[in-house]
Amino acid sequence: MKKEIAPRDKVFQTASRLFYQNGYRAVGVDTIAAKSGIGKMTLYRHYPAKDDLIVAYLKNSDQLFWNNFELITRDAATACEKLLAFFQSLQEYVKSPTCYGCPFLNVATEYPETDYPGHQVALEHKQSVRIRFRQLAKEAGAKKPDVLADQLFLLMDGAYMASRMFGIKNPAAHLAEAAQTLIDASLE
Amino acid sequence: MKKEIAPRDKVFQTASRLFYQNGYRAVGVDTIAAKSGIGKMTLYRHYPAKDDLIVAYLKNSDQLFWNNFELITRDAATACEKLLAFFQSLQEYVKSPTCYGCPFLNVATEYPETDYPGHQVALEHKQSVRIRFRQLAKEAGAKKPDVLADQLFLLMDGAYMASRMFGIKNPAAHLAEAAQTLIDASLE
DNA sequence: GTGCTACGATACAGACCTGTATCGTTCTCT
DNA sequence: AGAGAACGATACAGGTCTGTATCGTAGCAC
Repeated sequence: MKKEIAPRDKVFQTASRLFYQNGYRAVGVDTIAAKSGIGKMTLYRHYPAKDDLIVAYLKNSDQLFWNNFELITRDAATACEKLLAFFQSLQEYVKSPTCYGCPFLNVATEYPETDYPGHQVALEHKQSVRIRFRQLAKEAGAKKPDVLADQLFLLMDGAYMASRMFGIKNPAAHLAEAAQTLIDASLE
Repeated sequence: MKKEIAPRDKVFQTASRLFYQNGYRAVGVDTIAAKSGIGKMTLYRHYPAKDDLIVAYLKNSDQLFWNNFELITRDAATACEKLLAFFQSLQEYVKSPTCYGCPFLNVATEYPETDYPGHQVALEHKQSVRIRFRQLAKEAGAKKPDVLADQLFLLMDGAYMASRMFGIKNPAAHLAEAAQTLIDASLE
């Protein structure tokens, strides 16, 4: 009864890790297959093209993001506390060694063409976050919820990039405090 | 008396534009040479490796950044106004069609290894900006200048990434207002 | 004129990349 | 037991990338 991981999942996990850590263009399918310990043809049987693997990784990242978002904000009573809980969680995350920035910002940087499939998924994800922020800002009673949402959005992505640029010792140590300040200013 | 551009400069200008718009890995030396209208060997005579061209572009970008920073903040009387002037200028820039994000964030994303020459230059640049922000935050009379500086830093990079991700219609329209809020909160 | 240097154009070497083809094996289902 | 699907390994095709080598030419100093 050894725990066996299906080849498809193994490929996906390895590709996810390599894409996230090393970048999309820098990682080749040969490397993914080799590090997965599976054959190249098996990889291509499940993912007909590298782009499919990239898109699959991004869509899964989107899923994980929202699962985590729901988990993090579940116990917060108010919309204001939900936003804060998210930024506190993010602040913790970006100073952990498992953080290599944001998969969506990374893919948008490596593939700037907006019609690239990966960029599309990234755009949709970020747009969803924006909208969620707006909902919460509205619920929280912000005077200009759209403005607050976008300002928080900038903070979030700035924190992600700080992590990728600087590693663990990055300037995002006071992220949550900044979010708090912006929220407070938007309420009064 | 036709204005002649030296081949070296032509290569540099073309490479700069292509790197910034399309990314570092996506642009090959053949493309740079072809679009410059010069021979490949001429390119390699002036820049022995592609990485040299990348580093040259980044160092020049650093120079341009500080020249612009000085220009923008020159007429501001106080440190607080200098910071605000910078963020107002940045807000204008990131919504212009000539903005493709931040060359330094881009290179750090495409080459995550911190020992890569381009990543090194990017780190030094960002560190310099951080330090400059701290100086200004201190001069402005912030209670915790280091905290304010890093918070503003996150806003800046978030705005750059918003531009690269969304293009002209990005969430950085209220960047300066956010900077103002953070500064105000840090003074009182 | 005569070297000399910078240059453009082109071909090339070697590596790497994506994606395909082939073959033998192992596992599962019946 | 036997058929068929999934798999691992490997070789390969065609393209692209970085960097080098070669050749002919145009401008410039002396």
